Amino acid sequence: MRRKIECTDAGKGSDFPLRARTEHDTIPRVMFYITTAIDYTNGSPHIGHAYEKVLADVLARWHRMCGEETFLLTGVDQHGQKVQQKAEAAGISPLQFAQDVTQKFTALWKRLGISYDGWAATTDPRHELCVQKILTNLRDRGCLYKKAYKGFYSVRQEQFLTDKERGEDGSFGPEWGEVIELEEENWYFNLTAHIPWLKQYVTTHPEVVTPEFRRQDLLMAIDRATNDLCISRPKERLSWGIPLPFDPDFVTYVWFDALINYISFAGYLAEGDDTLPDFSKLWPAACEVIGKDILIPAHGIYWLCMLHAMGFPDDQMPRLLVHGWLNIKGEKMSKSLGNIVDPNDLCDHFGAEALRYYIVRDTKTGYDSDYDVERLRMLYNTELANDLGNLANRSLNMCVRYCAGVVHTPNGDDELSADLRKSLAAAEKTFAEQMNAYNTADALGALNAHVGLCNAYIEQKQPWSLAKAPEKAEELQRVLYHLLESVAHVSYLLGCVLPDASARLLAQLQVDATVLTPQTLAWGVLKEGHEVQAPSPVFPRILTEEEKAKMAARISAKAAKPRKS
RNA sequence: CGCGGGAUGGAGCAGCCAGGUAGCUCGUCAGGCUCAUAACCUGAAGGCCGCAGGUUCAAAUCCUGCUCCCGCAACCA
Repeated sequence: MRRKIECTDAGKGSDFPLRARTEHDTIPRVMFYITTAIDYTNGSPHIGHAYEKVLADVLARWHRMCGEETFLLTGVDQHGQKVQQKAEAAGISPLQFAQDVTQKFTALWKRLGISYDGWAATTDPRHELCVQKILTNLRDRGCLYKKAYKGFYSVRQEQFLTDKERGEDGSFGPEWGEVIELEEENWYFNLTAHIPWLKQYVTTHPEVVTPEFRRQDLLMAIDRATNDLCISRPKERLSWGIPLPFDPDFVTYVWFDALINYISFAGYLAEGDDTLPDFSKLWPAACEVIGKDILIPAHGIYWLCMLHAMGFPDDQMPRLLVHGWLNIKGEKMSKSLGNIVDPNDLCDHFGAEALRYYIVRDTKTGYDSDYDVERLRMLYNTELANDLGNLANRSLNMCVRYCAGVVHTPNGDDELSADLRKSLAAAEKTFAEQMNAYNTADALGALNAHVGLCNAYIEQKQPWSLAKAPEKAEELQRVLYHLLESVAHVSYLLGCVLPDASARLLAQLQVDATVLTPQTLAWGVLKEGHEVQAPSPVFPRILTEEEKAKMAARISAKAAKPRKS
């Protein structure tokens, strides 16, 4: 599943901000290692899954563009009770069930262009081996112990119940079915022993969680963490998991297993296995992208404490980037509400890149956002089709029509053109700053603002008028040059969000993106005599029947009105 | 008094931390242009900035109280 990523040394030694850093972040990293949550294979992927992977992919592609050696890890969490139950219901083995669902995820990631370098499937023998090594180490270090637990147990839900599951009258509700008292032995991780360290660490390292308000949530949650973590399940009631190496009657609790993927697939304790990366180059992860639901307790508490227990020092802790949810018209997306959105449907209707653009353009990273297919359509039609796509198309077309497709770079200047160059430089600076701060929405907004300026520049310069006056040839060339240079820069930077569209635009412009980097991107990509291709629309508008009818009406109304001479 | 987020022209948002003509995108209306994917450009209408007090020369912005909505509160991306 690994693929080779070409990296360049461009940008090294420059003062370009290579990644989001705070004044506290002084850890030298060899690579930009970015991970996503691994998806639980108990059901089909929905738009929430797609959101996280697209966000991570855009960030990964951005850092690759910047010349950083980048490694994007994503995958699937295949163990656990729900998978076992669903497999039983379907009459197939848990492995078969997990693999079937996994295929749905990998097919979607392929469709969405998720450029992962490593694939973390928790049934991978390399992962299982790593988990078992870690368990053994932790036991040797005295971090694990076996204890009997007695409590109320729901046979139907197959889980122990606590006081919070009790109704107002103190009894357990009917949704739990038969509730019995059960005593069971299990293995525990001495989580509470690490809580004082965690509290101190999170308090003194603001960069550990982005955005800041999520760190505050975590700090409060740490104070509520008063129990050790049960990390085993007796095989008699759950067999679908990684066996404890020192107690074959138990399998590993699914969260404990799953969290380890971030290091197991990065090559932790895998010396000699050349199918895995060099751990010392990857770790610590520069960015672990997770949803707000799994910050507490899984990542913010369990994961950091697990690493601490394994002996990772403070400067080897990963950074967590916590994203919000896509809600459906203000409501949570859930099966019971029947408002699940299938990303495949959106790809069918609008194309994968329209979905990618919408996801990173219309969500403020870290906060919840309302999913609205009409906004997806609107953003695609306005910003991509009408603004950028049309700008590229009209600019190229004029170059072909008026200058035989050849770019000329005349000397001399005027105020409007100078302003355009300043605007482009400012847009690129903002784009880089915002991307480095994970703020994809404002990064794209900056590019779009410059595109708007280019369209206004055309109206002011009226190249079609210049083309009619032979003595204005140089002015015309200057205008087209400024437009095409702008389109080239924007198309190039857009590559981390829309790799396919970017490539097609650059092909029409005849620009080789492999020699460009964001750090060295400067005015002058197009040289005197550069030749471009005739344009072909890259973002065809997507209209509903209603919109088409409306437009036809508008056109005929205009046609009926005589044009002033 | 559990914690947090939010309430700004028809819709979605920014502005609030460091008070001083209320801004952006979409939609609507009018005009312009014709190179272009009938796209683009310009202009206009539309808001007592949730409510009530307070501080101030001046409050969307600071303070107090209140109302309403939405999350979270240890297995939902």
